[in-house]
Amino acid sequence: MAKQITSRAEDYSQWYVELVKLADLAENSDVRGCMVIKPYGYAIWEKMQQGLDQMFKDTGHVNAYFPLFVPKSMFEAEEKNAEGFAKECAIVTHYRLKTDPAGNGKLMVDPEARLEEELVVRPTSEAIIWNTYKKWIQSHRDLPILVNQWANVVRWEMRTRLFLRTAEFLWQEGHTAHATAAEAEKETRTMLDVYADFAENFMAVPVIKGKKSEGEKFPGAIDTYCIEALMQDGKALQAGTSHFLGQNFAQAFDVKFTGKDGKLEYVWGTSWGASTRLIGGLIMAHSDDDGLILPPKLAPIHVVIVPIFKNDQELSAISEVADKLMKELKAAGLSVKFDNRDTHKPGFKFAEYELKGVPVRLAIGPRDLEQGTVELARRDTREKKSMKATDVATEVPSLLDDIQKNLYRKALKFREDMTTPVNSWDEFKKVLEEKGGFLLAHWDGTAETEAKIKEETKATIRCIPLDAPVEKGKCVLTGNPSNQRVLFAKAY
RNA sequence: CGGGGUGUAGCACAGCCCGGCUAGUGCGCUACGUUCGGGACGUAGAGGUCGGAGGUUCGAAUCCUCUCACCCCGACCA
Repeated sequence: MAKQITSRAEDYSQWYVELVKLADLAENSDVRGCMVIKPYGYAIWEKMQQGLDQMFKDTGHVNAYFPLFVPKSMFEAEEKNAEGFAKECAIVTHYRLKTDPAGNGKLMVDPEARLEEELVVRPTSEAIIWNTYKKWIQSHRDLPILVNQWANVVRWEMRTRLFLRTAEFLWQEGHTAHATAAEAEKETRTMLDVYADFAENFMAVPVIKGKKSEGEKFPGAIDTYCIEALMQDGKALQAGTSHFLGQNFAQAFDVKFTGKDGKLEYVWGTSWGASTRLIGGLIMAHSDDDGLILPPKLAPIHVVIVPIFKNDQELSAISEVADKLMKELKAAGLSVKFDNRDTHKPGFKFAEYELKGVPVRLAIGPRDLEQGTVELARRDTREKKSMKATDVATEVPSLLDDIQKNLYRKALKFREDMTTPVNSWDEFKKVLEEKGGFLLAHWDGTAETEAKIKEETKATIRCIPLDAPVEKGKCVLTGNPSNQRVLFAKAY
């Protein structure tokens, strides 16, 4: 036993960090606050991109790319948005280095090369995009514009955690423009549904759809919708957001169109995004003390084949069987890896692929050759069974399906167990402290109460659930009347 | 930006308080051999500006000054 991960019970965040590193997903770089996403971690991101991108295309969106830099004057045009991000912007002030005249062989910023106007490194792209949309839109015939971009953004975070919060991260941001408020609102909700669909069907993570409170919403938006997922430590993670921007950005950037009636009106907008943070959520939702557990739909490798052999003769005999299985499984659309390294023992490989969360493992040894069998092991339940080699190609696809469903079921049950309606302030504090998870509580709807709860307990309103039933009640803190329960939790 | 901490081999660390010969340990790495159905073992090896600069001293990883970087805890956040 060489690599042992800190258990979740012992120290959840330590477990997370070690897992990310040991599973080869990412590491801290020598650049402050920035991470290196390693090939295996990036492969998961590519799977996420493929899934989301297809869903965006299916809902009528197209991809484009906008600049990394935003001139300060453009950035500040929408005041609330600019203010909201001001504290965490990286700014380019110079465009040239020169040799240090001190003769130390070093470079220095050339003071002569100061930019006329500073460039903000985008923390999000509304500004440059709405500046561009102004040129694209004159008539209702130019609408809607349904554009998405896959990009990196920079937010100068004080404290960073791999995938969950880094100074630079990868994401997609959709930016749409519409002729009517109703259409933009519909788009906002459509994309929220896309995110929820993705989270549940690809990530196997159940989410709660809701609206953000005034205090938690995106600066510059009229309404912010989100999906909230629950991690195994009982903390919430926002997994995607969709904003109804109203005419805020259209007004700030003077984007108007002529309607069918000939009248000039400001354009209605939305924006929506999901980031590499999803990878963090994926890890924290399913994985265990032995390593990652990946849902088949996002696993870079579906099946790994581990040969058990003493010598070259055995290996080549096993390879024949393995090659045949690989062909069959690949034909079924699966990604398969045959690990025929002779530098590591089977036990080492078993542990390694468990660490990396490969959903299905096939082991083939001399005994299997004699009997025409393979040993099949599934990562999620750790079950092992022997089966006929000829059945593999038909059984594995449905097994993967079952794993995908099982992970979702398990996560859903966990969330249900960890969602607690509370009716008094004492109960609120007690449940939050002792159990954690989601708390459903009445709230009087004021920012003051929200802030006070946050200050006293660290719990925030994750969202006002969309499907919450109307229910008369009293605010858990103030006792003032309330019409529905909202979702509270400590959050990442 | 406050408060704490750490920089010694690819990684994790010991040594520092109380200065002393050639700077260690584990993992990893290289070669060879034996192993191989749950993280193998043996033997032999390679690998270091002790974060950087300056100072004290016969002598500094160790003491002093300065400096840089990173990590953790808080306030802020996808």
